[in-house]
Amino acid sequence: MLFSDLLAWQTDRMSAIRGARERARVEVTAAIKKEARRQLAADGAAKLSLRAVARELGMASSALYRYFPSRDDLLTALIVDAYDAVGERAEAARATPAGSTGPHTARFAEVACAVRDWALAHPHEYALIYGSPVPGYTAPQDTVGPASRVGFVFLGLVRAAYLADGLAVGRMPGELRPEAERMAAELAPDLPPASVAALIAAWAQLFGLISFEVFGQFHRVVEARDAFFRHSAGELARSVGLSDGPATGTGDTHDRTH
Amino acid sequence: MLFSDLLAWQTDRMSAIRGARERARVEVTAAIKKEARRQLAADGAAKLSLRAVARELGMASSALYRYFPSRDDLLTALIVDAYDAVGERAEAARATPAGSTGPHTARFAEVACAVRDWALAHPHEYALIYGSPVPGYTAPQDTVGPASRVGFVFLGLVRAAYLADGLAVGRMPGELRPEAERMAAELAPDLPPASVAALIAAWAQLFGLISFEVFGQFHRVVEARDAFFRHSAGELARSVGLSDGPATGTGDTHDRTH
DNA sequence: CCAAAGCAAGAGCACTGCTCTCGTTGTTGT
DNA sequence: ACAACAACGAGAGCAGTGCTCTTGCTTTGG
Repeated sequence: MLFSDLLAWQTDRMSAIRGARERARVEVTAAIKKEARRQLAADGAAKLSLRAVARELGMASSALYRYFPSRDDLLTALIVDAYDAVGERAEAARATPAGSTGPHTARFAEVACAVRDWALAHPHEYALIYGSPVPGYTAPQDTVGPASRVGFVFLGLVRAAYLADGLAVGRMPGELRPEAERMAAELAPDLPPASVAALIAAWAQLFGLISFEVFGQFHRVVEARDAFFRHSAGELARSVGLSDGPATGTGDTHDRTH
Repeated sequence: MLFSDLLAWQTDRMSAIRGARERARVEVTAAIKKEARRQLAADGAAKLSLRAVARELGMASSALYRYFPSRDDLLTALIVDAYDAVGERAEAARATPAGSTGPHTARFAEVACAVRDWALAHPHEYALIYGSPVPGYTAPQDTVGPASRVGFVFLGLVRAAYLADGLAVGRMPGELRPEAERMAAELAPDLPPASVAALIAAWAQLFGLISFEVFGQFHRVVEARDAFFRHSAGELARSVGLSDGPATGTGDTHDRTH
């Protein structure tokens, strides 16, 4: 077969459902994922069983392998869906009035809270993507795209803030400068390298806060978790250089005690 | 037969152990945990199999249940050991010259780097304790003690810095004040509540940085990871209020607090 | 219209966690 | 010293798992 034919066949396959067989395939695939997601939410990734999914769907377990070559492939599909779900939530929060107006730090916190809310509502799916990677050690290539959606939301938010009011760029040791410039060149060439590096650190730290809460590490340590997280997210936004007010007036008043 | 050959019958001088039976029990228990830890490090918690452990030790799988009532109990023992291992590393780093002298931010970073080093050297054990909680949703009571060792190291470090040079206490919204005071009352009544709250946030954020690195989230994003982490840890220390300058009191403040 | 490909179902393999029973062996009270 | 007792190891067995192979049946495309 010529490559152009293969390409045409693929594009055709993607654009429209060809026949009853293909329609059945996408329906069954969706049903499998739906039931798997239900079991995942109920008992966690460790308890997810192909046979149980097939049983619940009234089909033989061996038939399930026509749709997902292995259990890990099913989990990978769920991982992609989870990344997309939390990414969509972040993007939606960004588009919200509270996420697109007001102080930049508040917008940042708004998106952060949306991610946290999703994580608390879907702890097992969160654990699947931000907890220990349960399939192989290296994530499949399909996951890298959806995995970066949340990060890109924050990146866009910081870019908008930079273009509107600038960023308070903090200090950075010289040995980290080439790394920061490399990051900026790959992710956001129009932003100050120090801010890009700070954003990546804040990104990881944000998920540290969320993971500790979802995974129970804050048990009997943090009680007022909503307020604690919102404040921490605001501090994180400030660490990236986002300003507190509409006009750049960083009242950075650190008073020395004792 | 097979198994009793495996038991070492050397004359030992552990008079605390009552008889041969009790000695055999602690030895077998240790052997099981050792082999389990080996398999954990090799293939991860998901692949850890009681039967494989028993097989490798030359004993029947059913005999293993005399020592650990279930697979989850074995995992819990490994969790406790992992918490103790990383806690010990943190305490050791704190006792090191680099961890007990110099600027407070550098001491903080020293302990943080020690934790990170351990995590990178034992990714599966790290995932067991700071990744998704694989057994039940609530950690057994045995784990809460060892789990807090690392946190207490940072707490002691901040207390020493506070007593020597004070802390730069940042702003805190009023709605978070009662929560901060509750945290301080429970963890460190002698420290400013705002600093205790900031330390808890920094604690979670620190493990966010480590988790993202161990779990591969920094793949193709952060390259110079040593420098990146060290700098981020320093910034985290600064966010708690630790000072950059030379400490007035050279790190002889050994305050074992409990 | 017929070969080819896709599909569902069943049997089966190797493995798992866990339970039960059955001899054996070390401990302990008398 | 001896017997009752508790701890122990081994083996069989149960229910469940991921996954493969074979066997028919149905849809598809030349």
